[in-house]
Amino acid sequence: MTTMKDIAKVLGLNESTVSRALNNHPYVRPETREKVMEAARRMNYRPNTLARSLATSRSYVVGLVISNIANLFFAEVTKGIEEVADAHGYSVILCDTGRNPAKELKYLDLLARRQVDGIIFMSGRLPAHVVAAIKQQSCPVVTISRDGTRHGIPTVRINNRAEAAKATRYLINLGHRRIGFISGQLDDAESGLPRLEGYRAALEESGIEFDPAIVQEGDFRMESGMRACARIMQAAPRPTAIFAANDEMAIGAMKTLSQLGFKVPADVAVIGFDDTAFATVVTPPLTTIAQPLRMLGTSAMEMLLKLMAGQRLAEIETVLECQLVVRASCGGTGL
Amino acid sequence: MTTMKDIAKVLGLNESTVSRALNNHPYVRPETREKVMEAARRMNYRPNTLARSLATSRSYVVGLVISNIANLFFAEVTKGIEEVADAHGYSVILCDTGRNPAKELKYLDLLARRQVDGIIFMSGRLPAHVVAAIKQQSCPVVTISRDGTRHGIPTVRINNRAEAAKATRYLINLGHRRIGFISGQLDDAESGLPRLEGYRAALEESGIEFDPAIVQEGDFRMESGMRACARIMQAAPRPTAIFAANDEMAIGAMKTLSQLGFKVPADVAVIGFDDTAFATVVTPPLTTIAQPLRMLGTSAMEMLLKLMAGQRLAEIETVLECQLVVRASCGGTGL
DNA sequence: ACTTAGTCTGCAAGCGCTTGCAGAAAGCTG
DNA sequence: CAGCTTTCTGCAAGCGCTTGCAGACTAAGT
Repeated sequence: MTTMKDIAKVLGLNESTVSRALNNHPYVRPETREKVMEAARRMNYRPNTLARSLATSRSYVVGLVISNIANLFFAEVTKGIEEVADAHGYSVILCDTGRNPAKELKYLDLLARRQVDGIIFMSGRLPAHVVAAIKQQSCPVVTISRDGTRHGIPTVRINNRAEAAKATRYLINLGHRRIGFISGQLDDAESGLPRLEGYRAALEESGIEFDPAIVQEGDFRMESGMRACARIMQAAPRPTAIFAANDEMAIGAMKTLSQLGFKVPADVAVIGFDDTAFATVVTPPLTTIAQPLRMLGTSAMEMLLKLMAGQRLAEIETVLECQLVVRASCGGTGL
Repeated sequence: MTTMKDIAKVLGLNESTVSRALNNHPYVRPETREKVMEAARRMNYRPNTLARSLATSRSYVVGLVISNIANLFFAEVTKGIEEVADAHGYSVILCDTGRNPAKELKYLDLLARRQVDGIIFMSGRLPAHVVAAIKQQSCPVVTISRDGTRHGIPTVRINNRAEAAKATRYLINLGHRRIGFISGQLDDAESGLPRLEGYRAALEESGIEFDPAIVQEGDFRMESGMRACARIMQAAPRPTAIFAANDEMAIGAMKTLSQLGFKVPADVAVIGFDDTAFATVVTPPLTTIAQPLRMLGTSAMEMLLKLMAGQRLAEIETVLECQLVVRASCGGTGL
């Protein structure tokens, strides 16, 4: 590998001049700069980022701590992050925790050792010890869809409560009065619980009474949606619509409905939440609340860029709006 | 940040002794080692990986160059890679090219500057200039599902031809004689073309004549599967089964079939290829050739580990076996 | 002609760590 | 106890780059 020293030696210059030439320092004579550039090209010079980082204390690397890259939801967000990171000269180190809290801590430590300039955290809850680990990082950290804000950690998220209400209201406006709900884990204060609250709030708004018999807890996975739906359909009177707290459970519900001989949307309307790629693949295509997945990533990375540049954030939290995407699973197009 | 020098100063030792103590060098007195460890803990010492890498010329970072992380296929492979990388102390830098050839080259260069110890390349074709860029890397490179082998680049892949034949044979054994095929891009010599060849080979084996009217080219995306299927179903006699070169196109085909009023599998059996998460989500669940996605990743990473350790590979290429996963889209369970 | 400001380059130290070499101390052997 | 090996620690150089400082030289202002 050729180094700056090599170039300097060949040209009879000092290493520091070479450095300045290569880095567009103003005070370097145009012809020496050109000579240096030319030599660099000719000698196939590639700057050693490690050395540079060591000298400047800027690595231009960010860490991404994520639950599961094989999950469409996270993969999509990751795409957004990588995109703007790259556009600004940053590389991203991928840390997949598999929801293992021990790994979350381990990765946080690892990233610190690797001298990353910033971290995006999107894995698991934020128990005290994780918050502590985040706080003691010497680089900025932003969380996505986590309750970071209450701990003073910059966050980008959606308003789960409001968006769930939006979905419910859509069904109500379609004429449904008996609406089942399949929730996520209710001990999940970030997306599980608030979506249920939004559902309840929308019902209340319209004077529809809440019936626990047609709300069932799931775990955001398809199978749990199937089971929950089966329980819900035993209630009398049966619901004419089902709102699932994410697409996978909605799809599970559709499967169960079809097994039970119900047609979607003719007999039962189904609406989901997230708008991952699954929503378009299933038949009928799923009407759903579209989280701006990609934008969750880009916004978080942009936030991080500001922080890494030493700027203060105008708002510690960015709340993104979701879009109701009407496909076929609820029939009519609504209002 | 506390450094080794700090620890050394506090304990009245030399930096080098601290280094050796921390790195389990044999020649260091147990009590000094213990003192160092204790001080490191107390002072909250975190080794600076960058500095270490600079001194040792080992970064313990690998680069992953990939087409699109938001694609389930790649995401799943990535998961496998990250898993074994982490287990061996390596971090992975994610490089999403979006199939942009310019970005492929850019990332290859970037990774070299970042002094990665190895690269896994899984993006686009391998035209001469990319091969050249790979060859001139000073670290080992392995490709996944690319025709790297012919250029002497270590590769892990599946036997697309044989696996496609397996799928076709399955349909034949189910009694189908009129089998449509939706191919990938035929200029894709790695997975597009060979799957068609496998299809043809299996037909020939059974003395079924190849009918171009019922094989249509797609581009591996759902919409292309829909269009291709529509064309295929115009042929007379109509096929009783369709083999699509990947799951997404198979699902597209199922959509079209259902629009045309055909039942799957009663009227037309459908089989896919890949076994991404889509296959289980769709109704009926898709029978498909399951690529060992995760293992493609783990094998590639293991291969890379060997190379990075300076070992020679017994085989420059690893060919993984696929599994036929029988679900409902072809009806019967076969033989 | 003389200061002053501005442009260009080199020197040297430093980023935080590793490692070969050498010397000191301790443990063996005969 | 001389001589040898083994264990332990320090010294110093080095990984490849950046950057403050100072000196040299040029251009300009009075």
